[in-house]
Amino acid sequence: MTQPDVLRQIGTIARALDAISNVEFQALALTKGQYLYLVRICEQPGIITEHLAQQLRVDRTTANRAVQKLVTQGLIEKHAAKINRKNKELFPTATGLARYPQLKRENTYSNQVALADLSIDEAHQLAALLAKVSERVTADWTTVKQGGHRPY
Amino acid sequence: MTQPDVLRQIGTIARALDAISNVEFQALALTKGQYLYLVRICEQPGIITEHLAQQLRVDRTTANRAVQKLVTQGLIEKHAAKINRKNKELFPTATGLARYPQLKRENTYSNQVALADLSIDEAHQLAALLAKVSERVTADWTTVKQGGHRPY
DNA sequence: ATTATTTTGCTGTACTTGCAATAAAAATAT
DNA sequence: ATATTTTTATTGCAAGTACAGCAAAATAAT
Repeated sequence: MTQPDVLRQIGTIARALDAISNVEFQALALTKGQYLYLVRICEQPGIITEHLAQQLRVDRTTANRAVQKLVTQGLIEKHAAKINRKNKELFPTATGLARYPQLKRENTYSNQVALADLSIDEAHQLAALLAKVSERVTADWTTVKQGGHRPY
Repeated sequence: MTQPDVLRQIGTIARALDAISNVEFQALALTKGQYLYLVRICEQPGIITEHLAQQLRVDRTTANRAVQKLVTQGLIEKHAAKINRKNKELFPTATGLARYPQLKRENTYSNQVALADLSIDEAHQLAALLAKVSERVTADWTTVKQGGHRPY
């Protein structure tokens, strides 16, 4: 009874879901990956790019460029924080916020599809197991992103 | 008792794991994503690019370019199939095959880290649940990639 | 057998991704 | 208070990703 592989499964599922979203959101004039950022900014108005990158587990510079593009497209706005002028807080514009329901609907649908063959109980088990996996993997991600080495 | 979100969890975990692998495989002179293809070609010598793309849930052209680069780097070779001259079968070179144990070791370690807080039983449950998720998501991926629309 | 369709490989173009490096503001240390 | 370190934003490269579209071989249909 050895440990089964879950890495590959997680990778393929994630790529498939991301590809689906990217294709479908072309109808909303969103290019690859943009939906990720827009959704989070709508849900957490005032968030800064750095925290967005950490949440999404994306490179800081990648997040920065994605955010810049959303600004250019008029979907979000940057406002220098009052207390901390270094921080630029991100807020959806009216246009950006108008996209949110559509993004959410698609995401909810994909989630339903993903869980279609699972009972409600199994779905909650899966979520709980993934939470544990996420914690461990995130710790290593932080280490490696900061230049640390892993022992293997 | 509603359906919990698993999409985001899966996405963040996948990005974190991919980022870790990409950073660590820089030491093997592999650039972003290359490890994915090399590992599979080592494990399934003779596979064609099209099937590789389908397995990985990656765009055909992306897989093609990744494969081309592995050839240029001398890590794999393309051979026209005897029975079907259209198909180009992929094989690792001696150099490519020599990298495999290192790739495998890293992957195994990451998998161990991911499953560190799970019992063996839970790990198998997770794998089983992911298999079900994968099946459903893949079906939609195929549909959407072929230009189909989903009802939502 | 001939035509139509599917499969596979490939290229042009446009975009995203991310490492390295810089600057500036803020937080911490002395 | 001043110096040091951390945090955040940003840009210059260099590379991956993927849609659209083409060509050739193979398969299916008639």
